[in-house]
Amino acid sequence: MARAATTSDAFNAVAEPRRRDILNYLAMQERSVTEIVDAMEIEQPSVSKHLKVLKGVGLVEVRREGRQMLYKVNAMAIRPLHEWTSTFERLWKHQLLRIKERAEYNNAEKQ
Amino acid sequence: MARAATTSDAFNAVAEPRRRDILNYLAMQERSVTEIVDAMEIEQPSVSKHLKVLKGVGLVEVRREGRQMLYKVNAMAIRPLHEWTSTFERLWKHQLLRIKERAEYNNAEKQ
DNA sequence: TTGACATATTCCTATATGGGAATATATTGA
DNA sequence: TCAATATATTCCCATATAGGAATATGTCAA
Repeated sequence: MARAATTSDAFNAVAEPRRRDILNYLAMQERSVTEIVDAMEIEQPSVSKHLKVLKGVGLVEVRREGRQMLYKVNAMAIRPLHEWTSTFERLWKHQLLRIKERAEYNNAEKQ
Repeated sequence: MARAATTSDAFNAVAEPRRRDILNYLAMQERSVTEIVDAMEIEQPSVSKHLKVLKGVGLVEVRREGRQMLYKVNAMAIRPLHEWTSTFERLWKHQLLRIKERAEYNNAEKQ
């Protein structure tokens, strides 16, 4: 078997840095393809392909307005990623606390 | 250019569902390779390969104990994912609020 | 030293990728 | 209808997979 398709889920879709760039840009507001092309430094066909992947997993939504296609983020589709990472939050907070405690201990010892 | 390597960053590493499974399992506690193999339903060589990828991006840490290799999660490496997704939290909360408002409006109209 | 156990590596292959280049499709205005 | 604008698709290719199979490496205990 090969790697899972980029369109198989949001995890695979956002693994590509340029697609995250596009999502970041769209987080501000709805944008046309040309606006995205101008903002990022990617060729138009590449942007269209990335948008197709993002749309395929529901990370963006589109509507036509004249000749333009206006894309916007569907933030709900990012929630599963957020929730998965959140299950580890307790762990890294604990880790940070221990680092802090050790620093304080070392500081106290010096005096 | 092809797809970025699975070892290029945490985003690419966790795109693979089995690697997320392994991380979920390790979240509870440090585990040997054999324990992971028994818990998941993956062949041992595959587990070792996945662990290599996870280690390559700092998502797990290893120590040897006798013949066993004990792996544990390095939760700090998951933080960048959490933080990236958090930038969209405002958006989906807003989205949920609008859904709720619409539901309440429709309810009121029925009466 | 040898055998058993634990883990890692190598070789193989089908598969999907992302970008570049060229082209196709869709919409508008004249 | 035609030209211009906006976007999408197709074809090409080098590349890196994930899993299966086989094998190598490392460590212990006797």
